[in-house]
Parts: sequence; C-alpha cells; structure tokens
Amino acid sequence: MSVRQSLLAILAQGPCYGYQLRHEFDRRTGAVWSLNVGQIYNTLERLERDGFVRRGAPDAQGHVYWEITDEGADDVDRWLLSPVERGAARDELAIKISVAATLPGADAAEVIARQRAETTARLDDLRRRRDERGDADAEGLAHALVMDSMMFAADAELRWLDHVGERLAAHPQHALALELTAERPKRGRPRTSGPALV
Amino acid sequence: MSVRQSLLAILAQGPCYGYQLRHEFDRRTGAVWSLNVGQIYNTLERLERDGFVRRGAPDAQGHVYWEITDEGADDVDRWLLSPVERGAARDELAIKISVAATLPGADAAEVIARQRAETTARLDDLRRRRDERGDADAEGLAHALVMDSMMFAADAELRWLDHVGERLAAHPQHALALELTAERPKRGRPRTSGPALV
DNA sequence: ACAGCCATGTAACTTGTTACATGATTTT
DNA sequence: AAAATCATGTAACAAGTTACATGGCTGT
Repeated sequence: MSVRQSLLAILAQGPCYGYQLRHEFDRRTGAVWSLNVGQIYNTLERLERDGFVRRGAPDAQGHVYWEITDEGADDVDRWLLSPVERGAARDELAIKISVAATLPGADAAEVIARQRAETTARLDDLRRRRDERGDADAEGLAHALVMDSMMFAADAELRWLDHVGERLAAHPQHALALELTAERPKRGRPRTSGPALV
Repeated sequence: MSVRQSLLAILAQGPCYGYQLRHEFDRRTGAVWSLNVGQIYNTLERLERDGFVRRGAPDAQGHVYWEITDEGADDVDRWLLSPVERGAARDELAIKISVAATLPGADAAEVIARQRAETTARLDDLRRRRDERGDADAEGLAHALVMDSMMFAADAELRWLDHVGERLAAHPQHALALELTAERPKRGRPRTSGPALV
C-alpha cells in the first residue's frame, strides 16, 4: 500500500499529472526505490475506481492532471494518523532462518553466515551512499532519513543473526530439527484405497 | 516469495499433503503468521505449473501428496545459499515518515509520536508472548527466534523514530517541506490548448 | 538526423489473501 | 445430534512489477 498511499498523500497537496507524481515520489523518498512510470498510471486508475481521485482538466501542455476527492483526503488523514502495522506482514528473513533452522537437511549456520556477510556489506554501502549524498537540502535530508532507516534495520538484523547463531551453536546438533512426520493427525477421509487407475 | 519458498523447502524434506504443509509451516515459524489453508493449494498449483513440484500417489486415507522435482530441489538450494535482499522491497514506514516529513500540510511530529507509541506497545507485547511460550522444545525455540527478530526490528524502529524526531526538531519550521511545483519540467506535449468540451 | 528524455497509457503477470463450497471424520 | 476439526479445492481480488507501444519535445 505504500506506493498507493504515498501518491494519494502527494495529491492531497494539490493536483499533479502522472509523470510529475513519479518525480515527487522520488524526491520525497530519496530516489532510493525506482518507481516504474507505468505503475503510477495503474495506481491512479485504481484510485479513481475507488473514488479517491478524479481526472481534472488538462493544462495548456496537455498534461492530465489528477485531483484528490474528499473521500481520498479522508483516507490520507486516516493513513497519517494511524500507525503502520509492523509484524502483520511476514518477515522473509525471519521465516527463512527459522525454516532453515528447523529443516534437518539444511545448514542453518551457513545460511546465517552468508546473510551476515551480505548485510555487513550492505551496511557499508548504505553509509557510503548517505555520506556521498549529504543532507544539505530537503531532498538530501529525505534521502538521509531513508538511508538511516535502512542502516538501523541492517544493524538490528546483524545483531539478530548473531543472536540466532549463538543459540543454535549452544544447542546440541540439530536440536531444532523438526521431522516431517513427527505427529501427523490421525484423521483422514477415506476416498480411494486402491491405486488411482488400474 | 516467503510462503512459496518455505513450502518448497519443506517439501524438499519429503512429500507432504496440503493440510500437512500448513501444519509444518506453522511449527517452523512459531505459528506467528496464520496461513490461510487456501493459499497452500494455490501455491502448490503454481509450483506445479512452474515444474517445481508434482502430484504423487494418494495414500490410504486419500491424502493428496506432493513431491518436489529436481528443479524444485535446485531452487531450494539456491534459496538457502543466497541472502535475502533487504532494501529491495520498499519499507512502508520509511516511506510514510519520509513523505509525511516533506509534505508541508502534514504534522510529521505527530505521525512519529503515534508510531512510537504503537511500536513501544508492540515491543512489550512481543516480549510477553516470547516469555509466555518459552523455548523448551524445538517449536518453542522457533517461536522465540521469530519473536526475537521482531523485537530487534521494533527496537531499531524506535531508535530510528527518535533519530528522525531529533533531526526534524533541530531544523527550522518546515525546512524539509517540499512544494509541489518547485521545479516542474518545462517540456510538454501540446495536444489541446482549449477546454476539453466547449 | 538522431539520441534521449517527457508523457501517457496498456497488457500481462506475480505473490499474497480471503471467502466460500463441499464433504468426511472426530469429539462432545 | 451438533460442533469442531480435517481436507481439498475454487474464484475473485489486491498491490506491485515489468515490458511494451506510442508520440512529442529538446539538445547536439
């Protein structure tokens, strides 16, 4: 929902045309995530379908301006005043490590080591990019905020990986391993007991 | 991709039927994210379409067993040995705060304060749930790992929110604010210069 | 003339998510 | 007998993502 909601929030500032929205989104998020232009137009059409925006009159250059509706403005207000629900979405890394740790056939320590190397390199890269860009103007400040966000997250990730690594190392070989058929439910539904096609 | 890849990784341990896969996924991820059963069957059909799994013979109870293909097993190996790409996906919170901070009409400090309250409460909740469940058995340990992951992330989030709050407070009123039309491209494409319908 | 950007759109696709239908078996 | 759980599926949809088509305008 972040793209959809961000575009709507920008439109709450005043009418924009599609290409301009991409520019505004980039400036405000430090141009960290490149946004395919096509997605702008898709999203605008979906917002229109939901009654949150409407097409305005084109200007002298023929730009298709979009303006927010009252319903859309209400949605922006609600968005800004309600916290983002973390933990509702699945965490790909937590799932992966957790699954790998409980899979008897997988080398969890190796998975952790590789992730750790990647994240360490990533942290350096983030720091470099933040320092390169600077934070003199508003756009640079936005970029720095996003870089910081990722650096805090990467740092936490490293500490968690170490934490997991220690816990796994502390346990006897494969104490976490979960066999597939450990406790399979006994109830079934008999349909065919013989081969499918004889 | 986390559900898809996790199910495939579980199937790499041996054939499973749909309902069983849900159980296995839950055990291995601490049952933190409830997985709608329907999604299992959808995902299996898509994995079959992609040649990563195939339907095996049903057992005496009529359970539809699924088994991994060589291609699927290769995919699991690749998944486990390649790090999760963090930062490729957009961070909803980073975007929201960054957009709110650059929107002249929004009260970024209020947005941050509300998020902070939510995350603090969430951190307490996570700690409580982790301690309640314990980590005696393998399943409990998996649960604890996931809870820890979320706690590390929530902690980092709090520190980032404070960091952003300080930066915003340090700057003069609305120094971050980005006006919509600051520098709009001059190039257009003339199509209609008059009103659309006269 | 031509490359490259500005600008709008369309079509097809991915993963994830939910609601619903159906029926068997087990528990109470 | 009723409620709960086991089990398989289907249909529809959301948000995101990409590739492509089509032009106009700008700078070299």
